[in-house]
Amino acid sequence: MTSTNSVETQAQTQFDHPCPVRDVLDRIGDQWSLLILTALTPGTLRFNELHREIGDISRQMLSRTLKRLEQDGFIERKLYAEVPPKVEYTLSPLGHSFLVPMQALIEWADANHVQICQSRRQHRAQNEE
Amino acid sequence: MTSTNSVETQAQTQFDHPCPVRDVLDRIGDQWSLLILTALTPGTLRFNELHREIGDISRQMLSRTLKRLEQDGFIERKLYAEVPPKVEYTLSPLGHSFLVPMQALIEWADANHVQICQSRRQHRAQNEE
DNA sequence: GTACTTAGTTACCTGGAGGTGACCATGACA
DNA sequence: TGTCATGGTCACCTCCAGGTAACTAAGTAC
Repeated sequence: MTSTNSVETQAQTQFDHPCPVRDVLDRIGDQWSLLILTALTPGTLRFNELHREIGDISRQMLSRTLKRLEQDGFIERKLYAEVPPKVEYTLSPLGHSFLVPMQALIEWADANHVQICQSRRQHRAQNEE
Repeated sequence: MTSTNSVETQAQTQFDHPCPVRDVLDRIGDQWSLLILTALTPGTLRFNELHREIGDISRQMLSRTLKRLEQDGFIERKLYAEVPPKVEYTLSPLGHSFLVPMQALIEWADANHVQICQSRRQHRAQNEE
């Protein structure tokens, strides 16, 4: 984990990333990736449509995140040779399959969020007295 | 999302966090939380045992992360009135239940990591030429 | 000629995650 | 007397995710 750059590079070319879960979570655990994927679940969207849909993302982060998601194979990008440019983003089969286990996690979060918040309130109350 | 501090505070006291999934992912999506939870799956561990188990975490981050996980109710902390101090960390029922949907995600990651890495390599190759 | 559109890119800035090393109190042991 | 172990905390530093604002190229409408 704590490694020099050369070792890091070597490890990445050999195994790309030592721990699959950590790798996936690193990508998906950011502020926007999951939001973008779920926004694309109903179907194809263009860049500005995504931008409007998500609302509070900057165009820079949208661009960056889309690029990473495309590189990792979660989404597909189709560029039309028109002016003004038209670009369509679609979930790939990999992206769809990812949302299946993710859905279970989303349901867990919905079901247990109240309990988590209660727990937080309790601990806050204990620290305040 | 983009909000002043006062509005943020108000929202948190009212609903604690607007989006459950985002809230959970914010906590669990960091570098260490999931690693700690899985390290605790087999059973109770003490602070330094966890530190040794995970290996490359700093004591400060271990302490901080454990505190957050305890506040959110994922783990339980038991302090023994001994000298030198003895503290035991255990997965709570909530923590255990969380690992169920998480397990599905871990399996997905294991199964599809190769494909993700291939996709990355392809895109890297395309950009290099 | 001027403004609008699309899909980005670029430079610059900030906050927070995470690391490092020193420090604390207490008792056991040599 | 000093050293070790435990479970932390504190001050300080670095790096990067993410935001903002300005800019681009080409066509269309006024």
